[in-house]
Amino acid sequence: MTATIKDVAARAGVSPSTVSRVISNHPRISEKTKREVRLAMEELGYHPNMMARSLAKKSSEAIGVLIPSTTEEFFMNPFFPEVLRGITDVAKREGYDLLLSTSDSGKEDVRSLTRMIHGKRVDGVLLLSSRMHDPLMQVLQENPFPVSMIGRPEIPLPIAWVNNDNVDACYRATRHLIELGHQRIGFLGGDEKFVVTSDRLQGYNQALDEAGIPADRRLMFASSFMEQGGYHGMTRLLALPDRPTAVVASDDLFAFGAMRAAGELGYRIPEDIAVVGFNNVRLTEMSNPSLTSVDVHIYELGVTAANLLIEQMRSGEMSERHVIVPTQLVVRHSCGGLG
Amino acid sequence: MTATIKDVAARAGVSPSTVSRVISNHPRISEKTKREVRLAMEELGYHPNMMARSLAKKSSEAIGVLIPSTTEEFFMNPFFPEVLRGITDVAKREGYDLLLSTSDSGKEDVRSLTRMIHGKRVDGVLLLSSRMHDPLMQVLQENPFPVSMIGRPEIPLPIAWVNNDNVDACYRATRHLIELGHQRIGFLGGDEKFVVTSDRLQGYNQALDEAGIPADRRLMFASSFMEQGGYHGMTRLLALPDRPTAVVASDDLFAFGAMRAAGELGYRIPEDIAVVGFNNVRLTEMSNPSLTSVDVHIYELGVTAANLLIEQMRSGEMSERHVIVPTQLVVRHSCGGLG
DNA sequence: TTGTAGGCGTTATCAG
DNA sequence: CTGATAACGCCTACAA
Repeated sequence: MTATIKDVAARAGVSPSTVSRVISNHPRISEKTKREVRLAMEELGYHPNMMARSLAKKSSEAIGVLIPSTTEEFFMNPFFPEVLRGITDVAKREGYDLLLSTSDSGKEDVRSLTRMIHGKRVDGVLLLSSRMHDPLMQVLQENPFPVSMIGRPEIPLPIAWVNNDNVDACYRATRHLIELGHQRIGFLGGDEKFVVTSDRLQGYNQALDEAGIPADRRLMFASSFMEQGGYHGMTRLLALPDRPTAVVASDDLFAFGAMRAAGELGYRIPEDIAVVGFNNVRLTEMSNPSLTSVDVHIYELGVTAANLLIEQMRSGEMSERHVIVPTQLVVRHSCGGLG
Repeated sequence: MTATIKDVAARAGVSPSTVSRVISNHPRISEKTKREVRLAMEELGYHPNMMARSLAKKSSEAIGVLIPSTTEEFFMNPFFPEVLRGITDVAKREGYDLLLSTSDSGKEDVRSLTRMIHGKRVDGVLLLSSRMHDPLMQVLQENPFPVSMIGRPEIPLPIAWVNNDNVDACYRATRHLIELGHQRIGFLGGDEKFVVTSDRLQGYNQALDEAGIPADRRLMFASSFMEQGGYHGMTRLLALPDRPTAVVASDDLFAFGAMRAAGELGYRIPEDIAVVGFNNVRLTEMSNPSLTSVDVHIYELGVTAANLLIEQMRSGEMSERHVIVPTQLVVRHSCGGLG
């Protein structure tokens, strides 16, 4: 079958431990044997068995990526590949493999996490989003394990995370609309169970409040379906007797859906209704009109989360550092006022 | 530290092998001990160490996903999440974990593949695309190992794969344009090193040929950058003295870039220039005008590839089955003639 | 139905 | 600088 470390040892006329040392670049080993061992490895087509190595070293050199349970929508969102790109870039650079969790429902999520943690299949876990009352959080509290998450835990928890200041970001987005003269502003949010949604809603309310605009529940719409949700939400907003003249969408996909709905109903953007989105995905530049959006720097979120995690895996110490990635409003044509 | 199988055994008053049998649902084991062992596992918070299990069973219950070397563009393309969704759905159902390769350059690709294969880290490998003269193919020929690929190998090779009939698909797309009266038709293709590109180009040429339209090299444009490439390609096509009146784009992203270029230069779609794309990603419905596109059923490609792979891992026999997923042209507004 | 013993391929410790 | 030897945690004949 495939060659083992013993075969290499035999062929090179040394002991298995010596071969092992060559593999791991042990400093005190003669150039001569090093060469001979390398030759033997080459000749036999030897490759170390990672499983055996992991077992012995008690570390898998892999990091687990836990995808939130609403898999389907999550995959569809350009956010996912972009954050994954950030993660893989770091993982590659640092020599870690990536294990994607294939969980599904909420229950599965927990099982998947515990399996990863206790199963020693990975050395650390990356959480791609956080929900309200997230059962995963309890698991994390009970098991000290390298973890890093994108988004913030709903309640303070001693784990590492990266996030944007979503309250502030949405405050500024809303404020932008107010400054352009809008008074009736709608909010199209994602699933209410995500922390990010509630944070953005808070920023929205804060801006309205500060401007002395009364909150109106009928103007706030939440859905767990992105583009569809935006479409549906916008349709309802436009059907109101006192329809909004502007809309904050907590995801670009919502914004696109909203724009599509507005267009089909004969409203023009930005003349009849202004729209601002979140994430600044590539499409924002290409849509017609181009979409004003809050850049949350997805790639950087991924990179930072991965770094935060690897740091812990290397040091062996859990960290509760958190990093806030700054956001910026990228003004395009969907809100007018651009001259 | 964390509980092992021995701890459970001790606590339940049985031997480790009995515990092992309970874990793997061995048939001949009394209900009573089964209960007791389960209880002990519960109390100790026991979870099997996957590495040890893999080492002993010589199987990792994981499948490796090899992402083509042009990582960045690949991540950006909606093709990626969609095919990954198909793969994860199957993997989840069948109880396999997914290991993402983090290779990069061409050389890295090969290393990544050999590491996966020989490192016993995965039980099978999924190749997400195939290039001309692909060095991976040689590796696969030398090492019998469960493999399944999306796309077809350039030269016949005894491995399992799923593909569309890209020649025929592009033939029909081009034919569609010809039937609408177009005579000068451009082709915007992906990187020439991908087999899929050359197949589609062939279908394009075939349709032209059949219609007695002479091929014109100046009308064919290839780029490895998707949206950008489409934009650039279209710009050049429109600058020709005898510009085309229609364009076949071998990827929807190309088509979007092309449409953007046309729009900026003041051309209307479809009146001035018709466009047909490939993949039928969600955006095709939303763009303005909506994009006529060939649906290649990405999700199904992923599902099929995964099934083909798992079949081999289970049976222990390499297969060289191949499946052709049918395509269909979805006619929208970017080519006119829709009434 | 259950226990014993050896092995899966590496690494780590301790001598030499 | 190198070699035994004992883990690492689990599985699987072979016995009982």
